[in-house]
Amino acid sequence: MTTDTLKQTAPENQGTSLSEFVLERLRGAIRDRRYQPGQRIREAEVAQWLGVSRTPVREAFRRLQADGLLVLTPWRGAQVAELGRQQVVELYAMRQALEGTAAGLAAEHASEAEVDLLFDLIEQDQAAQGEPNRLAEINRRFHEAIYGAAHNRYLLEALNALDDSLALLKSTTYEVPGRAEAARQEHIGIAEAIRRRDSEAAKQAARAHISTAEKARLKLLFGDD
Amino acid sequence: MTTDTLKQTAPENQGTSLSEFVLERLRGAIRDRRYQPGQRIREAEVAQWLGVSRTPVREAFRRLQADGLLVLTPWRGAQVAELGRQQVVELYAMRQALEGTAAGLAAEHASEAEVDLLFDLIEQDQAAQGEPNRLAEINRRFHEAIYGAAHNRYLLEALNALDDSLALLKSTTYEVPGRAEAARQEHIGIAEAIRRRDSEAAKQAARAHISTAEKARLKLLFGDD
DNA sequence: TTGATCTCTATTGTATACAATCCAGCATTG
DNA sequence: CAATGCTGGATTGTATACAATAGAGATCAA
Repeated sequence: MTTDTLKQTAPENQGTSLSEFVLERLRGAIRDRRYQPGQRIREAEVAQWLGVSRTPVREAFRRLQADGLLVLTPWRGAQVAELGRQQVVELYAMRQALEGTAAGLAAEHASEAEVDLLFDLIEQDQAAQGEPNRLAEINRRFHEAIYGAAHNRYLLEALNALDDSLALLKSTTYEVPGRAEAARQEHIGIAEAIRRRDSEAAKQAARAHISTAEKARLKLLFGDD
Repeated sequence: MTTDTLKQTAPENQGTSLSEFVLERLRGAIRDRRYQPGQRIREAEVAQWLGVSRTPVREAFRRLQADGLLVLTPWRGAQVAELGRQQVVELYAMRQALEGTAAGLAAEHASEAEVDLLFDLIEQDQAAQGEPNRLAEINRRFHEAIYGAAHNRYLLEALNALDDSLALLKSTTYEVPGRAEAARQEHIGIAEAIRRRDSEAAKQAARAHISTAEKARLKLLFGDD
């Protein structure tokens, strides 16, 4: 947990450009909320931070804008996107469709190894009870395993972008009592449908899973009943 | 059909920045295939073309890369993305999911005016028989009308990006004999399901529509049977 | 005091200068 | 003649200089 308040790890030019370096750093910073939603980000500040000029910073800003993580206003610069209630609802509707599709495709296309990975992760999840951060991490990897097993690069990209956007929301739904256990059961349902190669069941299970996650999230954020 | 080989319409700074201007121009040029898939695009060339410096051009490149229209290779620059067979298949799988979702949501959320617009477009389509370009344009507007009626900004963005990617493919499926008439019938089925507020039927009709479009496309591109 | 207008500074948008890298073509060599 | 290595020009990556704009605070009138 380096607070990296000072000098930054050198760009270590490994075939990639500074723009990419800045991009990944910023994405990470937004993802773990070191830059918070609504916060303004100044180009010069980031440039000094990472020891580069403004040019690669600006290019990274453009990509993050395209991903919906930054809002760029002409002459006023960048701020981290904020999600209102309506946007959260729309985001989850989208996610329900995409996760359902991914699970369905995974049931059709997953390799043996990919199915095994899903069950591995469920076991790891079991073993991490009571550790919200670890649970969240394992959950992320479970979902990414499904994305990969779908074998569709556009779907994969879209889902990753969606997950980044969801990182803009405060906290994790695992803070809701009992949510961790319920989520595990839902994961098992999805994984088993995929192992059975039952595409329709996998899709429905995934959609239901996202739907309950959405309810937990809305309750957490806006106190819905 | 201005060949605009010479000076470009001035940036006419209307509250927007040059980057945006360049972005839209490039997107348009790729969309109507003035830049063809695989073709390399040099920064200086575009800069001179539009009468700006390389800086806004580079920023536009980054956004187009994020949208999947350009491939940027470090130190080698930009080229228009090319889609192989596998990518076309994945693109259509994605589109089937998203169009299905959009039609389903439209059945739930469309206003009266939005439903009317769908039927208007079907009539215009009827009137444009035998004009492939006009048919393609009306087809595009029909689909965009559904995207809008779904009232989900993320879905809208994703579908527009997808359509841009499909513009990378040569020609239109309306060149397949009988495809125009079949497509119109399918459109009618979708629109009626939306008017009935039958979400599930709208979704299935839209998915089937994309599926037949995919078959026509694959036949056109690769001679599939 | 309050409200409006003005000015000045911080910040972004754009252009350009410079460095790093790639690649086509040539020379060299076996 | 083929293969390999070098070299110069073209092109991209990065830094910096300069222009344009917005917004905060000062100034002033009522």
